[in-house]
Amino acid sequence: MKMTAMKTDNLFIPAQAGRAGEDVALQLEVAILSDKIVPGESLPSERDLQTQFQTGRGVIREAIRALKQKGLIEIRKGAKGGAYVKRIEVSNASESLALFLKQNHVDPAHIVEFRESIDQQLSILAIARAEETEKKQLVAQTEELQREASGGEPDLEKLGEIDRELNIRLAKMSRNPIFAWVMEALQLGFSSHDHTLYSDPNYCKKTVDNWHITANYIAANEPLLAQASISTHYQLLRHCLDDQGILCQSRNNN
Amino acid sequence: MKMTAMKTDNLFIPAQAGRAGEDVALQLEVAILSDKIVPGESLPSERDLQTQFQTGRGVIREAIRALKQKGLIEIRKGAKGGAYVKRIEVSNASESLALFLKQNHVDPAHIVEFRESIDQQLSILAIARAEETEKKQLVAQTEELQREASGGEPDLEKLGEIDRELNIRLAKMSRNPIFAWVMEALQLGFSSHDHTLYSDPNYCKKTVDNWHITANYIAANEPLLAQASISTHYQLLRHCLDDQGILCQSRNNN
DNA sequence: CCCCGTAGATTGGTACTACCATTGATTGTG
DNA sequence: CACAATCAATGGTAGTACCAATCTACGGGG
Repeated sequence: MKMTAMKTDNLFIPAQAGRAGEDVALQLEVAILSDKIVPGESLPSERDLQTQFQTGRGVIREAIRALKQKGLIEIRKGAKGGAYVKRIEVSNASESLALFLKQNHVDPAHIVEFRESIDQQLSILAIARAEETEKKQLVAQTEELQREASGGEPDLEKLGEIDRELNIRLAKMSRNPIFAWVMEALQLGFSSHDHTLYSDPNYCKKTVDNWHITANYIAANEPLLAQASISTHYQLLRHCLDDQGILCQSRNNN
Repeated sequence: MKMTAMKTDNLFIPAQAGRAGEDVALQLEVAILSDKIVPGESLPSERDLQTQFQTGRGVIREAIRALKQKGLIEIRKGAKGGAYVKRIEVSNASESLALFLKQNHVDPAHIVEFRESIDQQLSILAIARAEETEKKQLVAQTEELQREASGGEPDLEKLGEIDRELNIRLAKMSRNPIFAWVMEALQLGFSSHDHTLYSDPNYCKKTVDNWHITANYIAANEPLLAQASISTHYQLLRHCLDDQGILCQSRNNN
Protein backbone atom coordinates (compact mmCIF):
# COMPACT_ATOMS: atom_id res chain seq x y z
CA MET A 1 0.00 0.00 0.00
CA LYS A 2 2.38 2.66 -1.19
CA MET A 3 -0.34 5.15 -2.17
CA THR A 4 2.32 7.21 -3.88
CA ALA A 5 -0.22 7.95 -6.61
CA MET A 6 2.14 8.36 -9.52
CA LYS A 7 1.11 10.37 -12.54
CA THR A 8 -0.75 7.47 -14.14
CA ASP A 9 -2.15 5.58 -11.18
CA ASN A 10 -1.25 2.64 -9.02
CA LEU A 11 -4.78 2.32 -7.70
CA PHE A 12 -4.89 -1.20 -8.99
CA ILE A 13 -4.07 -3.88 -6.49
CA PRO A 14 -2.47 -7.13 -7.60
CA ALA A 15 -5.11 -9.77 -8.19
CA GLN A 16 -4.23 -13.27 -7.16
CA ALA A 17 -7.43 -15.28 -6.82
CA GLY A 18 -8.27 -18.22 -9.03
CA ARG A 19 -10.43 -15.78 -10.93
CA ALA A 20 -7.78 -13.13 -11.48
CA GLY A 21 -9.26 -12.24 -14.85
CA GLU A 22 -12.62 -11.30 -13.38
CA ASP A 23 -10.90 -9.47 -10.58
CA VAL A 24 -8.98 -7.32 -13.01
CA ALA A 25 -12.06 -6.72 -15.14
CA LEU A 26 -13.98 -5.67 -12.06
CA GLN A 27 -11.34 -3.22 -10.89
CA LEU A 28 -11.10 -1.69 -14.33
CA GLU A 29 -14.87 -1.44 -14.59
CA VAL A 30 -15.09 0.31 -11.25
CA ALA A 31 -12.37 2.71 -12.32
CA ILE A 32 -14.33 3.52 -15.46
CA LEU A 33 -17.76 3.80 -13.88
CA SER A 34 -16.46 6.03 -11.10
CA ASP A 35 -15.18 8.41 -13.74
CA LYS A 36 -11.54 7.87 -12.78
CA ILE A 37 -11.04 7.35 -16.49
CA VAL A 38 -13.25 9.57 -18.59
CA PRO A 39 -14.64 8.74 -22.06
CA GLY A 40 -12.00 9.69 -24.61
CA GLU A 41 -9.10 8.73 -22.38
CA SER A 42 -7.48 5.34 -22.57
CA LEU A 43 -6.46 2.70 -20.09
CA PRO A 44 -2.76 2.01 -19.66
CA SER A 45 -1.27 -0.37 -22.18
CA GLU A 46 -1.66 -4.08 -21.66
CA ARG A 47 1.97 -4.37 -20.68
CA ASP A 48 1.65 -1.56 -18.13
CA LEU A 49 -1.44 -3.13 -16.63
CA GLN A 50 0.44 -6.40 -16.57
CA THR A 51 2.98 -4.90 -14.18
CA GLN A 52 0.42 -2.89 -12.18
CA PHE A 53 -1.69 -5.96 -11.54
CA GLN A 54 1.34 -8.20 -11.09
CA THR A 55 -0.13 -10.71 -13.44
CA GLY A 56 0.28 -12.28 -16.86
CA ARG A 57 -0.70 -10.52 -20.01
CA GLY A 58 -3.31 -13.11 -20.91
CA VAL A 59 -5.30 -12.20 -17.82
CA ILE A 60 -5.24 -8.55 -18.79
CA ARG A 61 -6.35 -9.34 -22.30
CA GLU A 62 -9.28 -11.42 -21.09
CA ALA A 63 -10.38 -8.63 -18.79
CA ILE A 64 -10.10 -6.10 -21.59
CA ARG A 65 -12.13 -8.40 -23.81
CA ALA A 66 -14.90 -8.57 -21.23
CA LEU A 67 -15.04 -4.77 -20.93
CA LYS A 68 -15.12 -4.46 -24.69
CA GLN A 69 -18.03 -6.87 -24.75
CA LYS A 70 -19.87 -4.74 -22.21
CA GLY A 71 -19.42 -1.78 -24.51
CA LEU A 72 -17.35 0.13 -21.98
CA ILE A 73 -14.25 0.43 -24.10
CA GLU A 74 -13.11 0.48 -27.70
CA ILE A 75 -9.77 -0.94 -28.77
CA ARG A 76 -7.36 0.58 -31.25
CA LYS A 77 -4.22 -1.02 -32.58
CA GLY A 78 -0.85 0.50 -33.27
CA ALA A 79 1.07 3.27 -31.52
CA LYS A 80 -1.19 5.54 -29.49
CA GLY A 81 -3.53 2.55 -29.47
CA GLY A 82 -5.04 0.95 -26.41
CA ALA A 83 -8.37 0.60 -24.67
CA TYR A 84 -10.27 3.85 -24.99
CA VAL A 85 -13.23 4.43 -22.70
CA LYS A 86 -16.33 5.21 -24.71
CA ARG A 87 -19.89 6.23 -24.01
CA ILE A 88 -22.15 3.21 -23.87
CA GLU A 89 -24.68 2.99 -26.66
CA VAL A 90 -28.20 1.64 -26.42
CA SER A 91 -27.34 -0.97 -28.98
CA ASN A 92 -25.35 -2.85 -26.35
CA ALA A 93 -28.32 -3.20 -24.07
CA SER A 94 -30.55 -3.89 -27.05
CA GLU A 95 -28.31 -6.65 -28.24
CA SER A 96 -28.48 -8.24 -24.84
CA LEU A 97 -32.24 -8.29 -24.86
CA ALA A 98 -32.31 -9.41 -28.47
CA LEU A 99 -30.09 -12.37 -27.61
CA PHE A 100 -32.45 -13.37 -24.85
CA LEU A 101 -35.53 -13.09 -27.03
CA LYS A 102 -33.85 -15.00 -29.82
CA GLN A 103 -32.84 -17.92 -27.63
CA ASN A 104 -36.33 -18.23 -26.19
CA HIS A 105 -38.14 -18.78 -29.49
CA VAL A 106 -40.77 -16.16 -28.91
CA ASP A 107 -44.03 -16.40 -30.78
CA PRO A 108 -43.96 -13.71 -33.47
CA ALA A 109 -47.52 -12.83 -32.52
CA HIS A 110 -46.30 -11.78 -29.09
CA ILE A 111 -43.68 -9.54 -30.59
CA VAL A 112 -46.14 -7.94 -32.93
CA GLU A 113 -48.53 -7.31 -30.09
CA PHE A 114 -45.84 -5.80 -27.92
CA ARG A 115 -44.51 -3.60 -30.67
CA GLU A 116 -47.98 -2.35 -31.44
CA SER A 117 -48.43 -1.35 -27.85
CA ILE A 118 -45.12 0.49 -27.85
CA ASP A 119 -45.82 2.19 -31.14
CA GLN A 120 -49.17 3.43 -29.92
CA GLN A 121 -47.63 5.08 -26.93
CA LEU A 122 -44.77 6.34 -29.02
CA SER A 123 -47.06 8.20 -31.38
CA ILE A 124 -48.75 10.00 -28.51
CA LEU A 125 -45.48 11.08 -26.95
CA ALA A 126 -44.02 12.10 -30.29
CA ILE A 127 -47.00 14.32 -31.02
CA ALA A 128 -46.75 15.93 -27.62
CA ARG A 129 -43.02 16.48 -27.47
CA ALA A 130 -41.34 16.51 -30.85
CA GLU A 131 -40.47 19.72 -32.67
CA GLU A 132 -42.40 20.65 -35.77
CA THR A 133 -39.29 20.19 -37.86
CA GLU A 134 -38.91 16.63 -36.63
CA LYS A 135 -42.47 15.85 -37.59
CA LYS A 136 -41.89 17.27 -41.03
CA GLN A 137 -38.75 15.17 -41.37
CA LEU A 138 -40.74 12.10 -40.42
CA VAL A 139 -43.28 12.85 -43.13
CA ALA A 140 -40.49 13.52 -45.60
CA GLN A 141 -38.92 10.16 -44.88
CA THR A 142 -42.20 8.35 -45.41
CA GLU A 143 -42.39 10.05 -48.80
CA GLU A 144 -38.90 8.77 -49.53
CA LEU A 145 -40.19 5.36 -48.60
CA GLN A 146 -43.04 5.77 -51.08
CA ARG A 147 -40.69 6.80 -53.85
CA GLU A 148 -38.48 3.83 -53.14
CA ALA A 149 -41.43 1.46 -53.21
CA SER A 150 -43.09 2.88 -56.31
CA GLY A 151 -40.49 1.55 -58.72
CA GLY A 152 -41.16 -1.66 -60.56
CA GLU A 153 -38.31 -3.39 -58.77
CA PRO A 154 -38.28 -2.08 -55.20
CA ASP A 155 -35.03 -2.61 -53.32
CA LEU A 156 -36.11 -4.64 -50.31
CA GLU A 157 -32.90 -3.92 -48.45
CA LYS A 158 -33.41 -0.22 -48.90
CA LEU A 159 -37.05 -0.39 -47.85
CA GLY A 160 -36.20 -2.29 -44.71
CA GLU A 161 -33.48 0.20 -43.90
CA ILE A 162 -35.81 3.17 -44.23
CA ASP A 163 -38.47 1.42 -42.19
CA ARG A 164 -35.92 0.83 -39.46
CA GLU A 165 -34.85 4.45 -39.52
CA LEU A 166 -38.45 5.58 -39.34
CA ASN A 167 -39.03 3.53 -36.24
CA ILE A 168 -35.91 4.84 -34.57
CA ARG A 169 -36.75 8.40 -35.55
CA LEU A 170 -40.17 8.03 -34.03
CA ALA A 171 -38.69 6.55 -30.88
CA LYS A 172 -36.33 9.48 -30.52
CA MET A 173 -39.19 11.93 -30.95
CA SER A 174 -40.72 10.54 -27.78
CA ARG A 175 -37.83 12.06 -25.79
CA ASN A 176 -37.64 8.87 -23.77
CA PRO A 177 -34.57 6.70 -24.42
CA ILE A 178 -36.20 3.62 -22.91
CA PHE A 179 -38.58 3.36 -25.81
CA ALA A 180 -35.66 3.62 -28.19
CA TRP A 181 -33.92 0.82 -26.32
CA VAL A 182 -36.84 -1.56 -26.54
CA MET A 183 -37.55 -0.70 -30.15
CA GLU A 184 -33.97 -1.30 -31.16
CA ALA A 185 -33.80 -4.56 -29.27
CA LEU A 186 -36.91 -5.89 -30.94
CA GLN A 187 -35.70 -4.87 -34.36
CA LEU A 188 -32.28 -6.41 -33.79
CA GLY A 189 -33.85 -9.72 -32.94
CA PHE A 190 -36.63 -9.79 -35.47
CA SER A 191 -35.90 -7.54 -38.39
CA SER A 192 -36.72 -10.50 -40.58
CA HIS A 193 -40.43 -10.19 -39.93
CA ASP A 194 -40.53 -6.66 -41.21
CA HIS A 195 -39.06 -7.81 -44.48
CA THR A 196 -41.98 -10.09 -45.19
CA LEU A 197 -44.27 -7.12 -45.18
CA TYR A 198 -42.35 -5.38 -47.92
CA SER A 199 -41.50 -8.46 -49.94
CA ASP A 200 -45.16 -9.27 -50.49
CA PRO A 201 -46.52 -7.03 -53.25
CA ASN A 202 -50.01 -7.35 -51.80
CA TYR A 203 -48.94 -5.60 -48.62
CA CYS A 204 -45.99 -3.48 -49.62
CA LYS A 205 -47.88 -0.56 -51.09
CA LYS A 206 -50.52 -0.59 -48.37
CA THR A 207 -47.86 -0.58 -45.70
CA VAL A 208 -45.88 2.21 -47.29
CA ASP A 209 -48.94 4.37 -47.80
CA ASN A 210 -50.06 3.70 -44.26
CA TRP A 211 -46.72 4.88 -42.95
CA HIS A 212 -47.26 8.11 -44.82
CA ILE A 213 -50.73 8.52 -43.39
CA THR A 214 -49.47 7.84 -39.89
CA ALA A 215 -46.70 10.37 -40.20
CA ASN A 216 -49.14 12.98 -41.46
CA TYR A 217 -51.47 12.39 -38.52
CA ILE A 218 -48.53 12.82 -36.20
CA ALA A 219 -47.50 16.00 -37.96
CA ALA A 220 -51.09 17.20 -37.69
CA ASN A 221 -51.12 16.47 -33.95
CA GLU A 222 -53.93 13.97 -34.21
CA PRO A 223 -53.06 11.29 -31.66
CA LEU A 224 -56.23 9.25 -32.04
CA LEU A 225 -56.03 9.12 -35.80
CA ALA A 226 -52.35 8.28 -35.59
CA GLN A 227 -53.11 5.41 -33.27
CA ALA A 228 -55.78 4.18 -35.63
CA SER A 229 -53.42 4.08 -38.56
CA ILE A 230 -50.78 2.37 -36.46
CA SER A 231 -53.35 -0.27 -35.68
CA THR A 232 -53.86 -0.62 -39.39
CA HIS A 233 -50.15 -1.18 -39.82
CA TYR A 234 -50.12 -4.05 -37.42
CA GLN A 235 -53.31 -5.49 -38.84
CA LEU A 236 -51.50 -5.62 -42.15
CA LEU A 237 -48.47 -7.22 -40.56
CA ARG A 238 -50.60 -9.81 -38.81
CA HIS A 239 -52.47 -10.74 -41.95
CA CYS A 240 -49.26 -10.89 -43.92
CA LEU A 241 -47.57 -13.19 -41.42
CA ASP A 242 -50.74 -15.24 -41.25
CA ASP A 243 -50.72 -15.69 -45.01
CA GLN A 244 -47.28 -17.18 -44.74
CA GLY A 245 -48.16 -19.39 -41.83
CA ILE A 246 -45.68 -17.67 -39.53
CA LEU A 247 -48.12 -16.77 -36.82
CA CYS A 248 -48.91 -19.42 -34.28
CA GLN A 249 -51.45 -17.36 -32.41
CA SER A 250 -51.46 -20.04 -29.78
CA ARG A 251 -52.84 -18.75 -26.54
CA ASN A 252 -51.83 -21.77 -24.51
CA ASN A 253 -48.42 -20.64 -23.36
CA ASN A 254 -48.08 -20.24 -19.65
CA MET B 1 -17.97 -29.01 -46.98
CA LYS B 2 -17.41 -32.56 -45.83
CA MET B 3 -20.68 -32.77 -43.91
CA THR B 4 -19.37 -35.94 -42.38
CA ALA B 5 -20.85 -34.74 -39.12
CA MET B 6 -18.52 -36.54 -36.77
CA LYS B 7 -19.65 -37.24 -33.26
CA THR B 8 -18.34 -33.93 -31.94
CA ASP B 9 -18.28 -31.63 -34.96
CA ASN B 10 -15.77 -30.13 -37.33
CA LEU B 11 -18.13 -27.39 -38.42
CA PHE B 12 -15.66 -24.75 -37.29
CA ILE B 13 -13.44 -23.31 -39.97
CA PRO B 14 -9.96 -22.05 -39.10
CA ALA B 15 -9.99 -18.33 -38.39
CA GLN B 16 -7.10 -16.34 -39.71
CA ALA B 17 -8.03 -12.65 -39.84
CA GLY B 18 -6.40 -10.03 -37.65
CA ARG B 19 -9.47 -10.37 -35.49
CA ALA B 20 -9.31 -14.13 -35.04
CA GLY B 21 -10.71 -13.86 -31.53
CA GLU B 22 -13.89 -12.18 -32.69
CA ASP B 23 -14.14 -14.60 -35.56
CA VAL B 24 -14.03 -17.56 -33.21
CA ALA B 25 -16.49 -15.94 -30.84
CA LEU B 26 -18.86 -15.29 -33.70
CA GLN B 27 -18.71 -18.85 -35.00
CA LEU B 28 -19.30 -20.24 -31.54
CA GLU B 29 -22.19 -17.84 -30.97
CA VAL B 30 -23.81 -18.85 -34.23
CA ALA B 31 -23.40 -22.50 -33.31
CA ILE B 32 -25.11 -21.85 -30.00
CA LEU B 33 -27.91 -19.67 -31.28
CA SER B 34 -28.71 -22.08 -34.09
CA ASP B 35 -29.18 -24.80 -31.50
CA LYS B 36 -26.26 -26.84 -32.77
CA ILE B 37 -25.25 -26.94 -29.14
CA VAL B 38 -28.17 -27.12 -26.79
CA PRO B 39 -28.35 -25.71 -23.25
CA GLY B 40 -26.89 -28.29 -20.91
CA GLU B 41 -24.31 -29.48 -23.37
CA SER B 42 -20.80 -28.12 -23.41
CA LEU B 43 -18.49 -26.79 -26.06
CA PRO B 44 -15.37 -28.81 -26.84
CA SER B 45 -12.47 -28.20 -24.49
CA GLU B 46 -10.24 -25.21 -25.10
CA ARG B 47 -7.51 -27.47 -26.39
CA ASP B 48 -9.89 -29.18 -28.81
CA LEU B 49 -11.16 -25.88 -30.08
CA GLN B 50 -7.55 -24.79 -30.42
CA THR B 51 -6.95 -27.55 -32.95
CA GLN B 52 -10.36 -27.19 -34.67
CA PHE B 53 -9.82 -23.50 -35.24
CA GLN B 54 -6.13 -23.93 -36.00
CA THR B 55 -5.25 -21.15 -33.62
CA GLY B 56 -3.60 -20.42 -30.30
CA ARG B 57 -5.26 -21.12 -27.01
CA GLY B 58 -5.30 -17.47 -26.03
CA VAL B 59 -7.61 -16.69 -28.91
CA ILE B 60 -9.99 -19.39 -27.81
CA ARG B 61 -9.95 -18.17 -24.23
CA GLU B 62 -10.77 -14.62 -25.27
CA ALA B 63 -13.64 -15.83 -27.40
CA ILE B 64 -14.94 -17.93 -24.54
CA ARG B 65 -14.66 -14.94 -22.24
CA ALA B 66 -16.77 -12.85 -24.60
CA LEU B 67 -19.48 -15.50 -24.76
CA LYS B 68 -19.46 -15.79 -20.99
CA GLN B 69 -19.91 -12.06 -20.77
CA LYS B 70 -22.90 -12.28 -23.07
CA GLY B 71 -24.41 -14.84 -20.74
CA LEU B 72 -24.41 -17.55 -23.36
CA ILE B 73 -22.22 -19.97 -21.48
CA GLU B 74 -21.15 -20.90 -17.99
CA ILE B 75 -17.68 -22.20 -17.25
CA ARG B 76 -16.73 -25.04 -14.95
CA LYS B 77 -13.26 -26.12 -13.98
CA GLY B 78 -11.83 -29.58 -13.58
CA ALA B 79 -12.44 -32.79 -15.49
CA LYS B 80 -15.81 -32.86 -17.25
CA GLY B 81 -15.55 -29.07 -17.00
CA GLY B 82 -15.72 -26.71 -19.93
CA ALA B 83 -18.03 -24.11 -21.39
CA TYR B 84 -21.60 -25.21 -20.82
CA VAL B 85 -24.30 -23.53 -22.86
CA LYS B 86 -26.93 -22.11 -20.58
CA ARG B 87 -30.28 -20.49 -21.04
CA ILE B 88 -29.85 -16.75 -21.11
CA GLU B 89 -31.44 -14.93 -18.21
CA VAL B 90 -33.12 -11.55 -18.39
CA SER B 91 -30.72 -10.32 -15.79
CA ASN B 92 -28.07 -10.05 -18.49
CA ALA B 93 -30.17 -7.63 -20.44
CA SER B 94 -31.07 -5.78 -17.26
CA GLU B 95 -27.45 -5.39 -16.32
CA SER B 96 -26.63 -4.08 -19.75
CA LEU B 97 -29.49 -1.65 -19.58
CA ALA B 98 -28.53 -0.57 -16.10
CA LEU B 99 -25.00 0.21 -17.28
CA PHE B 100 -26.34 2.32 -20.10
CA LEU B 101 -28.83 4.21 -17.97
CA LYS B 102 -26.21 4.77 -15.31
CA GLN B 103 -23.56 6.18 -17.59
CA ASN B 104 -26.04 8.29 -19.48
CA HIS B 105 -27.77 9.74 -16.43
CA VAL B 106 -31.20 8.78 -17.63
CA ASP B 107 -33.96 10.58 -15.83
CA PRO B 108 -35.92 8.22 -13.54
CA ALA B 109 -39.01 9.99 -14.87
CA HIS B 110 -38.39 8.25 -18.18
CA ILE B 111 -38.41 4.88 -16.54
CA VAL B 112 -41.58 5.67 -14.65
CA GLU B 113 -43.21 6.85 -17.83
CA PHE B 114 -42.29 3.72 -19.71
CA ARG B 115 -43.45 1.44 -16.94
CA GLU B 116 -46.75 3.24 -16.74
CA SER B 117 -47.26 2.71 -20.43
CA ILE B 118 -46.53 -1.00 -20.10
CA ASP B 119 -48.76 -1.37 -17.06
CA GLN B 120 -51.66 0.25 -18.85
CA GLN B 121 -51.45 -2.20 -21.70
CA LEU B 122 -50.89 -5.03 -19.27
CA SER B 123 -54.14 -4.37 -17.46
CA ILE B 124 -56.11 -4.45 -20.68
CA LEU B 125 -54.59 -7.72 -21.79
CA ALA B 126 -54.98 -9.27 -18.37
CA ILE B 127 -58.66 -8.42 -18.30
CA ALA B 128 -59.18 -9.88 -21.73
CA ARG B 129 -57.19 -13.07 -21.33
CA ALA B 130 -56.72 -14.15 -17.73
CA GLU B 131 -58.85 -16.78 -16.08
CA GLU B 132 -61.31 -15.71 -13.40
CA THR B 133 -59.31 -17.59 -10.80
CA GLU B 134 -56.18 -15.66 -11.67
CA LYS B 135 -58.01 -12.38 -11.23
CA LYS B 136 -59.28 -13.51 -7.87
CA GLN B 137 -55.76 -14.49 -6.86
CA LEU B 138 -54.56 -11.06 -7.87
CA VAL B 139 -57.15 -9.42 -5.65
CA ALA B 140 -56.30 -11.78 -2.83
CA GLN B 141 -52.64 -10.86 -3.03
CA THR B 142 -53.42 -7.16 -2.89
CA GLU B 143 -55.36 -7.87 0.29
CA GLU B 144 -52.33 -9.63 1.66
CA LEU B 145 -50.40 -6.50 0.78
CA GLN B 146 -52.90 -4.43 2.75
CA ARG B 147 -52.62 -6.68 5.79
CA GLU B 148 -48.86 -6.49 5.64
CA ALA B 149 -48.95 -2.70 5.42
CA SER B 150 -51.55 -2.18 8.13
CA GLY B 151 -49.27 -3.13 10.99
CA GLY B 152 -47.55 -0.43 12.97
CA GLU B 153 -44.15 -1.57 11.77
CA PRO B 154 -44.57 -2.67 8.15
CA ASP B 155 -41.81 -4.90 6.84
CA LEU B 156 -40.48 -2.96 3.87
CA GLU B 157 -38.69 -5.99 2.49
CA LYS B 158 -41.89 -7.99 2.56
CA LEU B 159 -43.92 -5.19 0.99
CA GLY B 160 -41.42 -4.83 -1.82
CA GLU B 161 -41.46 -8.55 -2.38
CA ILE B 162 -45.24 -8.71 -2.65
CA ASP B 163 -45.27 -5.69 -4.94
CA ARG B 164 -42.79 -7.42 -7.20
CA GLU B 165 -44.86 -10.60 -7.23
CA LEU B 166 -47.98 -8.61 -8.06
CA ASN B 167 -46.29 -7.07 -11.05
CA ILE B 168 -45.07 -10.43 -12.28
CA ARG B 169 -48.47 -12.00 -11.72
CA LEU B 170 -50.11 -9.25 -13.73
CA ALA B 171 -47.55 -9.63 -16.48
CA LYS B 172 -48.19 -13.36 -16.73
CA MET B 173 -51.92 -12.76 -16.93
CA SER B 174 -51.31 -10.89 -20.18
CA ARG B 175 -50.26 -14.18 -21.83
CA ASN B 176 -47.42 -12.34 -23.52
CA PRO B 177 -44.00 -13.08 -22.02
CA ILE B 178 -42.34 -10.05 -23.57
CA PHE B 179 -44.16 -7.69 -21.25
CA ALA B 180 -42.97 -9.71 -18.31
CA TRP B 181 -39.37 -9.73 -19.48
CA VAL B 182 -39.15 -6.05 -20.19
CA MET B 183 -40.82 -5.30 -16.89
CA GLU B 184 -38.39 -7.54 -15.06
CA ALA B 185 -35.42 -6.00 -16.80
CA LEU B 186 -36.47 -2.55 -15.69
CA GLN B 187 -37.24 -3.64 -12.16
CA LEU B 188 -33.91 -5.35 -11.71
CA GLY B 189 -32.14 -2.18 -12.62
CA PHE B 190 -34.23 0.10 -10.47
CA SER B 191 -35.81 -1.81 -7.68
CA SER B 192 -34.62 0.96 -5.42
CA HIS B 193 -37.21 3.40 -6.65
CA ASP B 194 -40.07 1.14 -5.79
CA HIS B 195 -38.95 1.00 -2.22
CA THR B 196 -39.31 4.73 -1.77
CA LEU B 197 -43.05 4.45 -2.27
CA TYR B 198 -43.47 2.05 0.60
CA SER B 199 -40.92 3.56 2.90
CA ASP B 200 -42.72 6.89 2.95
CA PRO B 201 -45.73 6.62 5.30
CA ASN B 202 -47.48 9.36 3.36
CA TYR B 203 -47.62 7.23 0.26
CA CYS B 204 -47.50 3.69 1.54
CA LYS B 205 -51.16 3.31 2.48
CA LYS B 206 -52.37 5.14 -0.61
CA THR B 207 -50.28 2.94 -2.83
CA VAL B 208 -51.40 -0.25 -1.17
CA ASP B 209 -55.06 0.70 -1.30
CA ASN B 210 -54.71 1.74 -4.91
CA TRP B 211 -53.26 -1.66 -5.76
CA HIS B 212 -56.35 -3.21 -4.27
CA ILE B 213 -58.62 -0.95 -6.24
CA THR B 214 -56.75 -1.71 -9.45
CA ALA B 215 -56.97 -5.42 -8.89
CA ASN B 216 -60.69 -5.17 -8.25
CA TYR B 217 -61.25 -3.25 -11.44
CA ILE B 218 -59.33 -5.91 -13.31
CA ALA B 219 -61.37 -8.64 -11.67
CA ALA B 220 -64.51 -6.72 -12.59
CA ASN B 221 -63.37 -6.50 -16.21
CA GLU B 222 -63.32 -2.72 -16.20
CA PRO B 223 -60.34 -1.80 -18.36
CA LEU B 224 -60.86 1.95 -18.34
CA LEU B 225 -61.24 2.13 -14.59
CA ALA B 226 -58.24 -0.10 -14.14
CA GLN B 227 -56.19 2.18 -16.34
CA ALA B 228 -57.32 5.15 -14.33
CA SER B 229 -56.20 3.63 -11.07
CA ILE B 230 -52.91 2.61 -12.60
CA SER B 231 -52.45 6.21 -13.56
CA THR B 232 -53.07 7.07 -9.95
CA HIS B 233 -50.35 4.65 -8.91
CA TYR B 234 -47.79 6.37 -11.08
CA GLN B 235 -48.98 9.79 -10.04
CA LEU B 236 -48.24 8.74 -6.49
CA LEU B 237 -44.84 7.40 -7.51
CA ARG B 238 -44.00 10.60 -9.35
CA HIS B 239 -45.01 12.82 -6.43
CA CYS B 240 -43.11 10.63 -4.03
CA LEU B 241 -39.93 10.72 -6.09
CA ASP B 242 -40.45 14.43 -6.54
CA ASP B 243 -40.64 14.94 -2.79
CA GLN B 244 -37.26 13.34 -2.48
CA GLY B 245 -35.76 15.37 -5.27
CA ILE B 246 -35.08 12.30 -7.37
CA LEU B 247 -37.00 13.41 -10.40
CA CYS B 248 -35.34 15.83 -12.75
CA GLN B 249 -38.28 16.10 -15.14
CA SER B 250 -35.99 17.87 -17.55
CA ARG B 251 -37.30 17.72 -21.06
CA ASN B 252 -34.17 19.04 -22.68
CA ASN B 253 -32.44 15.80 -23.45
CA ASN B 254 -31.99 15.05 -27.12
C1' DC C 1 -18.69 -57.78 -1.17
C1' DC C 2 -18.80 -52.95 -0.06
C1' DC C 3 -16.80 -48.48 1.25
C1' DC C 4 -13.52 -45.09 1.14
C1' DG C 5 -9.43 -42.88 -0.27
C1' DT C 6 -5.79 -42.08 -3.26
C1' DA C 7 -3.74 -41.63 -7.89
C1' DG C 8 -4.48 -40.38 -12.52
C1' DA C 9 -6.57 -37.93 -16.23
C1' DT C 10 -9.04 -34.05 -17.97
C1' DT C 11 -9.81 -29.26 -18.12
C1' DG C 12 -9.77 -24.42 -17.03
C1' DG C 13 -6.40 -20.66 -15.06
C1' DT C 14 -1.95 -18.37 -15.04
C1' DA C 15 2.69 -17.10 -16.45
C1' DC C 16 6.20 -16.15 -19.68
C1' DT C 17 8.30 -15.66 -24.06
C1' DA C 18 8.69 -14.72 -28.76
C1' DC C 19 7.16 -12.85 -32.84
C1' DC C 20 3.82 -10.53 -36.17
C1' DA C 21 0.83 -6.51 -37.76
C1' DT C 22 -0.68 -1.99 -37.39
C1' DT C 23 -0.14 2.71 -36.61
C1' DG C 24 1.70 7.07 -35.31
C1' DA C 25 5.83 9.75 -34.65
C1' DT C 26 10.60 10.59 -35.81
C1' DT C 27 14.18 11.18 -38.62
C1' DG C 28 16.57 11.51 -42.81
C1' DT C 29 16.86 12.81 -47.58
C1' DG C 30 15.79 15.10 -51.89
C1' DC D 1 10.01 22.43 -47.05
C1' DA D 2 7.92 18.03 -48.52
C1' DC D 3 8.00 13.37 -48.78
C1' DA D 4 9.56 8.86 -47.71
C1' DA D 5 11.99 5.47 -44.90
C1' DT D 6 12.65 4.11 -40.23
C1' DC D 7 11.57 3.37 -35.54
C1' DA D 8 8.96 2.66 -31.48
C1' DA D 9 4.76 1.60 -29.08
C1' DT D 10 0.86 -1.35 -28.85
C1' DG D 11 -2.48 -4.77 -29.74
C1' DG D 12 -2.79 -9.71 -31.82
C1' DT D 13 -1.19 -14.50 -32.18
C1' DA D 14 1.46 -18.76 -31.10
C1' DG D 15 3.40 -21.95 -28.13
C1' DT D 16 4.99 -23.91 -23.85
C1' DA D 17 5.02 -24.97 -19.25
C1' DC D 18 2.96 -25.38 -15.02
C1' DC D 19 -0.77 -24.84 -11.35
C1' DA D 20 -5.49 -25.76 -9.49
C1' DA D 21 -9.80 -27.87 -9.47
C1' DT D 22 -12.57 -31.71 -10.38
C1' DC D 23 -14.29 -36.11 -11.90
C1' DT D 24 -13.16 -41.13 -12.65
C1' DA D 25 -11.28 -45.35 -11.71
C1' DC D 26 -8.63 -48.36 -9.41
C1' DG D 27 -7.26 -50.70 -5.32
C1' DG D 28 -6.72 -51.64 -0.44
C1' DG D 29 -8.96 -52.29 3.95
C1' DG D 30 -12.95 -53.43 6.35
